[in-house]
Amino acid sequence: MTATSNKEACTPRTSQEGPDVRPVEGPQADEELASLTKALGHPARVQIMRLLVRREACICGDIVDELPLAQSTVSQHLKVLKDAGLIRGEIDGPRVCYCVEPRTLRRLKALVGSL
Amino acid sequence: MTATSNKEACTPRTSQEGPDVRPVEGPQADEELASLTKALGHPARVQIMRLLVRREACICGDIVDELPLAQSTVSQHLKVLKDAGLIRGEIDGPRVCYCVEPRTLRRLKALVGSL
DNA sequence: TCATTTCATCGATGTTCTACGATGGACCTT
DNA sequence: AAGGTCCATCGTAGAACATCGATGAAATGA
Repeated sequence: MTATSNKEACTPRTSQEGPDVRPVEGPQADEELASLTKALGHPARVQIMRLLVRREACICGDIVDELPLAQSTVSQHLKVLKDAGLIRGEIDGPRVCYCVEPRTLRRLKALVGSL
Repeated sequence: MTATSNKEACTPRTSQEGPDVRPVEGPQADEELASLTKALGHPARVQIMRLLVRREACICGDIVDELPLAQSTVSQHLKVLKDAGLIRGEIDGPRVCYCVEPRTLRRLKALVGSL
């Protein structure tokens, strides 16, 4: 199959976790907010997040095709988002399926909302 | 007076403006989200925003005292936030009063919320 | 087994960011 | 007028980032 998205591969196991009890203010939270916004602070990475959020499913491959950047550059951006915990990548045969990490995204929204 | 905050100098004239009609998705919105998060993507700048939001008023001077950075560096960070439209600075005699730009902050929240 | 596909990583290069001290302008206070 | 305070800007040095092409690893498929 062409497999551009996949609802099975990495359906968010974390989505029905309990509420986040971490404080939304304080030095720790500030660092976290800075780190998350920094990760998101690039047009290509925003675009990637949009792609993943819109589909509400993983995207297996084909992310490169959506962006006007070289494959290695896109891979680099995916790594930044992954290191920030905003997305997750699971190996699916020859491809890698990327999907958002709902928990971290919620955390980002909570932190921004606290401003 | 010592004047660390000032409710009069730049009370947000923009706070009772109408709702933002700009779209929260699309290429334009993506660029905007990237630009705003990039501006916020540094611990010092998050701290500055916290300072301003917490007081719900302007801070005239003294911002430097709150951060472990040189005056010129803090000024640099303030400029980044100002260029992004997240804060506003008004000259108040020898000092400059900084306060958040509620409109832009709301916009940021809306954009992040759309993810 | 061998070629192909998919992606991560490496190395190089140019750009941007972060930080500082020094300087200078604008505005009080005396 | 002189001195002091507050802050922006400049110049600079080092770190980090963004981008690309090339290479390599892992898995599939012929």
